[in-house]
Amino acid sequence: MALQFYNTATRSKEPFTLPEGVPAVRIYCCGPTVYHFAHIGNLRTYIFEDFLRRTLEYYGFAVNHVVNITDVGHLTSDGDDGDDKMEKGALRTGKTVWEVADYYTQTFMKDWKALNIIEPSIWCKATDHIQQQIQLVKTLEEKGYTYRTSDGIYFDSAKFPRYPDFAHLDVENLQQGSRIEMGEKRSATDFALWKFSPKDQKRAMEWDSPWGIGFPGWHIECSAMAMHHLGETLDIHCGGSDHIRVHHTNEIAQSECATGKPFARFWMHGEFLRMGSDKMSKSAGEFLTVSLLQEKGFNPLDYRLFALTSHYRNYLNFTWEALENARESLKSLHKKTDVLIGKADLIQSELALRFKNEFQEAIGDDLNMPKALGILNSMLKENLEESEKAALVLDFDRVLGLNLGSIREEYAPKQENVDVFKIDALISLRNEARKNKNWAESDRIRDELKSMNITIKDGPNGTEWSL
RNA sequence: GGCGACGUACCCAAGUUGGUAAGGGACGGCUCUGCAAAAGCCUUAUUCCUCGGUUCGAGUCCGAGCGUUGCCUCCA
Repeated sequence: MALQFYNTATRSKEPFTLPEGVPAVRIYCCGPTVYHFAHIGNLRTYIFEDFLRRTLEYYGFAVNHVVNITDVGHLTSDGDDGDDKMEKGALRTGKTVWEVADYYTQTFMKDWKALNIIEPSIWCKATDHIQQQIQLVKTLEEKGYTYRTSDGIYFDSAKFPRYPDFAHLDVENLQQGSRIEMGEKRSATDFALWKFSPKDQKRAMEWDSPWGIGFPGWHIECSAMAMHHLGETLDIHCGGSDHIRVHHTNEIAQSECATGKPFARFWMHGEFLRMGSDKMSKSAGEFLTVSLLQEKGFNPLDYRLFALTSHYRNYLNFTWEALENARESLKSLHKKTDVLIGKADLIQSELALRFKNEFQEAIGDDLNMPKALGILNSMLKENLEESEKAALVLDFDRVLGLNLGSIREEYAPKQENVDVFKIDALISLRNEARKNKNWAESDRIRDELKSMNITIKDGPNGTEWSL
């Protein structure tokens, strides 16, 4: 029952343990840049990190989980010609950059809640840690890892020979095919630690520093905040797979040069959600958000279950059909578990303990959630005492986070102009016809309701309708 | 150009050190119902992109090919 995770640093699965004397797992997860809504692809990564956290807790570890909110507008390129994402967001919405950051931070946290992602121990904002970032750059400068150009202070990657190792970079060929603008950089892999504000204009966000007025570079915030809140070495550092080559490589370089210690023991990366050929993903402003799914009648947890059906290191293809699958799947899961609510008791039979054990092994094997789901389903089919089933459902749901311990919340598609009065009238007309065995009339009324998108079902307690 | 990932039934997807294809959804069938819907039950791949090789035995290892796709620029 050894807990093991795939470590990007070694490209292999390794047993996870905590070093002597460390009371809680120190996890840092790269969070969002709050200049726009998070789309469900972004959210997939946070769901993966949530499984990770819950799995660690299931295994009895205390967890110190830090997630950053990037509210500094970094430029979109290394030169001076890129746009600032935050300022772009401000322009788009007609708000100040601070309002933009605040607004999208709030909606982001709402999404977390809707997806039943456990809040991190600490949310940290980049703008609240400018001094720590400046301090880190100063340390790097003192140790001789930096150089100055006309537009900023840069990290000299040539001084860190291990630079290419983490991402298996082929630095020679990187330059050949890159689209990186060199500017005054000495090497394509050098990166800005501190950027100067343009002399002729005032930026919406800028700070004083030993090098003049400006703003922090792209990567420094994560190193500064992670070390500020968790210490110089982390146990696990997570992010999306796109971070491996640039962001995390640079974080390692600057952090390890500053401290002389390993920055993180484990690196874990979530793979992307794909949108297939669906156009809506790419076209600006049309990407899929949690609230859009809700408008279409999905419970956010339907999406959580969808994310649960594939392994975090594999691509997941998003299609509406697949989401509907997940919704049906969650519904039928609830059918089986809702009747168990309140019946939980001890897990003690040999069979029940075996299920618990299998479940624990699945999640502990690099978060094999699809397998864990399969175990839940098999368990529900098995001939077990209801009290044990109920207990196992609650136990598993500590990790799955599907709220199987409470009744499912339905999300009806948004539909204006539903005339409840008329529907009720039609239904009683139909029931009158049925009483008289006038089947033709009752079927006609049902068709009429159907044309209004109303589905009815005749149950023992009368007729129910739904959209 | 460099570095990767993936290709398992209609759809999503698991498959640990090679041993004879989890699970979910849809479909279909049955039960129930005036008929539907709902509910319950059952069923669904001699086969894992192709071709070779290793092996008593390969989805699982090796080689080649085909296809899809990501990163290398802010990006989860």
